Amino acid sequence: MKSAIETFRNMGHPATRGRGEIMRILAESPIPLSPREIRERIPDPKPDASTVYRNLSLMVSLGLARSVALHERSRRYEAAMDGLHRHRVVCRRCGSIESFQPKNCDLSRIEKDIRGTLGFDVTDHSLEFFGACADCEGKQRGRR
Amino acid sequence: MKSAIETFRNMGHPATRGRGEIMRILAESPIPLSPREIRERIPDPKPDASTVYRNLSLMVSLGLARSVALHERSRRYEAAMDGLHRHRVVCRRCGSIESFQPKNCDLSRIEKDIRGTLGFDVTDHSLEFFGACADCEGKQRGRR
DNA sequence: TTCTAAATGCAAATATATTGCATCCGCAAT
DNA sequence: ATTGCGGATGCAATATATTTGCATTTAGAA
Repeated sequence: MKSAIETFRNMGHPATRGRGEIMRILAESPIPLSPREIRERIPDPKPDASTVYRNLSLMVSLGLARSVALHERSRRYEAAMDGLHRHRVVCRRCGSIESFQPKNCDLSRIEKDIRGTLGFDVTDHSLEFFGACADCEGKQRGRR
Repeated sequence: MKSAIETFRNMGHPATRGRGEIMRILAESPIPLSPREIRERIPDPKPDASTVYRNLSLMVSLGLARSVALHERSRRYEAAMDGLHRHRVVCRRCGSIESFQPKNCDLSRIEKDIRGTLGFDVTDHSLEFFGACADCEGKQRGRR
């Protein structure tokens, strides 16, 4: 995706190969990735891990990426495409992750409620679901 | 809270001082705490950090505690009181955390949707809101 | 082509979490 | 109250994740 590189330039940050690769990898992945996974997918010569971390932080602060917390040891990152936002569905059994595009993510009532009750201005939210994926559900049933 | 200790015993796990302290601290805290914060609040002699980690894992698997992911470096934990569940509101500016009891946390439609679309059996979810707290909002306004 | 600010690699530091093992302790049976 | 056993703990070592300082390199403007 070339526009990502443009975005870097427009914001006064040099475009480097590493940055382009990270953007591409995030854009192509259906699930959020950890810094380690991202680096693994960059073809050699790979940038140093610290560079990956630094760029992910930069990308988050530029609004190009978002971090996703799935109760794991490390954070994951996803491309922040426009306003489009997805929720995550995580299988507690096999650890598989799926992304879910809510038909009508109506949390606006709750957000309004929060503003009213706490005077807190909500800018975004993070919603993850946990349970058993179709495969694991199947196994479980079958075993009974 | 004595019942927590009972719960341990009933589930075949010896009640120790450390376990009691962790339960008490989580039950008393209005916000989820990191393992480090929990340990700091245990009066001397403090259990070893590894013991705190081990017990938190145990408590999660026994359903006595839940982990909360707030996009930080470490996970936080909260007491899992009955079915009662709270959402978190985090200020991106000052980092303050508030708990929010949703009036009617109606995610059941979304969960049903997930089952229908992915065949995924949702057992629980995690919902966090981010933005600016009343204090920081005020400062920001004042500055204009 | 030249220059400069910013990015990178590398190594070290720090934070977080996990594990092996010897010892200790809760608790149930005596 | 005493005893015995299995699980819990402390401690040290290790693994993993993330951050930082600094010398060197590079992108992009002049």
